[in-house]
Amino acid sequence: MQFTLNHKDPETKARAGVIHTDHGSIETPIFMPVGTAATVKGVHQRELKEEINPDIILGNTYHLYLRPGTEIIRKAGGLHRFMNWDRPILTDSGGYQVYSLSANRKIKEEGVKFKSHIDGSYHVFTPENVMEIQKTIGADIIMAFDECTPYPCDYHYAKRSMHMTHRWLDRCITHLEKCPDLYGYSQAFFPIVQGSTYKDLRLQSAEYIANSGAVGNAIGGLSVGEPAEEMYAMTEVVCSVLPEDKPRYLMGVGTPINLLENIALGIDMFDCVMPTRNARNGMLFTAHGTINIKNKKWEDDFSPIDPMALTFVDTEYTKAYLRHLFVCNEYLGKQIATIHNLGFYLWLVREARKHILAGDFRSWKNQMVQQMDKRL
RNA sequence: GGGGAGAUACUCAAGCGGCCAACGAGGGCAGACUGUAAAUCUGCUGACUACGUCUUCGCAGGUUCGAAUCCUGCUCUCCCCA
Repeated sequence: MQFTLNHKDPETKARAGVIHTDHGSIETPIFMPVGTAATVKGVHQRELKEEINPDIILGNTYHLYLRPGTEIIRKAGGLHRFMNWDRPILTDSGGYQVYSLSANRKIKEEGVKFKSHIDGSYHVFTPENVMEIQKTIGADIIMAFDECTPYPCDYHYAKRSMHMTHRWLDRCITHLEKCPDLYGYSQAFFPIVQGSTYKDLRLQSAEYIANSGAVGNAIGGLSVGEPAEEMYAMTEVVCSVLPEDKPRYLMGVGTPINLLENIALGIDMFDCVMPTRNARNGMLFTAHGTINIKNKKWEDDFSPIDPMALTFVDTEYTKAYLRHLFVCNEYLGKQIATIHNLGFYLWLVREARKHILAGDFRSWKNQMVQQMDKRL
């Protein structure tokens, strides 16, 4: 993997670049749709490639390890072949599940013991086996095994956890030397900055991560319930330390406004379930704010879903029709909303890139933030 | 014609003397969702001049301090027999 920085915005810390991988290049800033279980929920590959057209998508180690299991993915020839996606894939390590499955896991220095949410069976994730699992899954970018701390998180816990994440990082790196790329293309590794909402910890963690010499770096442990201002403050601190010539990935973020604000702080990569999950729950993102398509006010609104026509669904269907599909709980409604939202998110980051390259990113961003901060 | 069962809020459906404006489910309305245990979850859903008041449980009477719940009559629905 290689990163080329094309342009730095003189007014903000925004950057435009290109990440080169063996499965193709990724123009940054980028939003990566989440495809946890080897599928971007509700979206066919044809629509994903031709309409939404992201340069890269995500998969999840924990979920794929449980089902279908690494052996099946290995037999398929890796995740790309298994799901028929020939562009880059990034897998999350299961670090987020350490946080989200808190009721079903136990953290120790050695690793994390999980109770499967599917059949109650016990599984242990260690920095070492998570590297092996991710190598077998076959993503182009694999993530360090970390602990994503909750919010709020007391200082001492955050500090202890951060140090453990650092030790886990060392173990990941050491073990990776024994894990060859399995499928003939290279698999890059990103470490993750932790430190909760404490500036000194974030600074310390960012330095540790920067010193690991990885080809790209991630920021974790944010967007877990803290106010947006705190998130931005942490991003700013961390970006001041992380190397400029490496891509920066802010994990799990976020709302369209979060994306723009963090791009302005120097983030290059994002992922979030929000456009997909919220789509299935009836929330549409637009350049003028969010829409709850289930609301009665759309009952007889026969205007197109989105006049911006970023994907075919935007003009193919009306708001009243989409509302009808949601009210009837028809599958198609969720699919349409998902395509729309992902189309919008990808448009947003491409547009951001365009404006960074054109030199008017800051004013464009400020205007977008203002007009998106609304409920329609 | 004879016998039996039943009528409860938008729908289905509990309740069978006071704790009932009335369980529950659906529907409706609104909200949440940030490295996906999420096609999930939460709240409200008789009417108001709303921390209180008023009108409801087929209709009309009655018993009782008090009835959706007991009694009488009526109307309607369903089932069985002729």
